[in-house]
Amino acid sequence: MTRHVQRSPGASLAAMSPGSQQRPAPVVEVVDLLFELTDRVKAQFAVVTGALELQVPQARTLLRINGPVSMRDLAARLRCDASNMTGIIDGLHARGLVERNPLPNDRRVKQVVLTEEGKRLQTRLRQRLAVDVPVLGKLDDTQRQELHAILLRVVER
Amino acid sequence: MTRHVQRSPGASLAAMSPGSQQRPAPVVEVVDLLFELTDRVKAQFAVVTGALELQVPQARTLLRINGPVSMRDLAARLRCDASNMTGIIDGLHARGLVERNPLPNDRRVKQVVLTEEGKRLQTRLRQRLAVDVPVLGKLDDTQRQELHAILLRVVER
DNA sequence: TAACAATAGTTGACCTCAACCAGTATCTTG
DNA sequence: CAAGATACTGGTTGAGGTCAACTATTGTTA
Repeated sequence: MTRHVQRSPGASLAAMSPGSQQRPAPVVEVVDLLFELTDRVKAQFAVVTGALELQVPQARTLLRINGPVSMRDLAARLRCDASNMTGIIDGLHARGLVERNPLPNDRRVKQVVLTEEGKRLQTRLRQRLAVDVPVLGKLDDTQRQELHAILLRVVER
Repeated sequence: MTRHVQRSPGASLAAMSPGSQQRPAPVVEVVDLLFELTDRVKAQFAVVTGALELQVPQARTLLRINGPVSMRDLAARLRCDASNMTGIIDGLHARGLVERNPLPNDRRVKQVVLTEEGKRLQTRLRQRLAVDVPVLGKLDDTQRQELHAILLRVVER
């Protein structure tokens, strides 16, 4: 695209429908801003993970592992195809961040757990995200809480 | 249940770092929710445009055309490479939604304008988005204004 | 004015990413 | 044993985006 930014559907739709003289009806504009924000967050997310020498999918995965998880459950959490999980975990494993322990009861499943190194990196990653991602940087605690509440309401989960 | 949704970096990072007993510090969770929401909006956006037999990039483009715009400016608005514009506009043109008028002063540039049909479809698209996209459906006016304000603050433009 | 540089649009080749699908080996369960 | 689930492999596909040329036109400048 323009040569420097990746996009999502609906950025900058702020302009109004041709005839209407009513107020800016943020209907479409909210969607617009949302995508704008998401793009920036994504970009910054990539910068942060890159600085820790993690690929984006690896970082996403790392952030989801807390207790032992099967590959399948991990894939479900990340909403990606299970077949993609293997490669991601391979990468994390190669860096000594996770281990694959076969579950004793059911030796088909391999439980993924963080190593100590993995835990350390997960914590660093969280810290860097908190500092470097614009969602938080530009909002004070109150505003962030507000945004959080609204998002929760919209996403409802 | 892995195989039907497209993802973005960082969904559902809600869990806390292992050791910490402090409060849920929504730091990462906000990012998480944001991506979750964006994914849903994108998905619904695609559904709506599909119902109007528009491809997503076509719909995005349609929403940006209000006055006459050069291909280049359009590409800039959409933050995509100018080379992608051609095909998108081709599609819209084939459906009689836009026209390419060469600018008299500078015959290199082609000005894209909506036809009457194009204006009608743009309006319908806006309406459908307003109704069917979850950002608005689950929030009342006040809440939407709140979200709008916060997004504006974060995105700052 | 003739040569040169720059710009708008277009085309087409290429790359990446992730979903999708099928097949295999291993294991559990009825 | 048959059926089904887990993990892994590998191939295909499609959507996006990047990039390099090429044409036509305009602007600059020696």
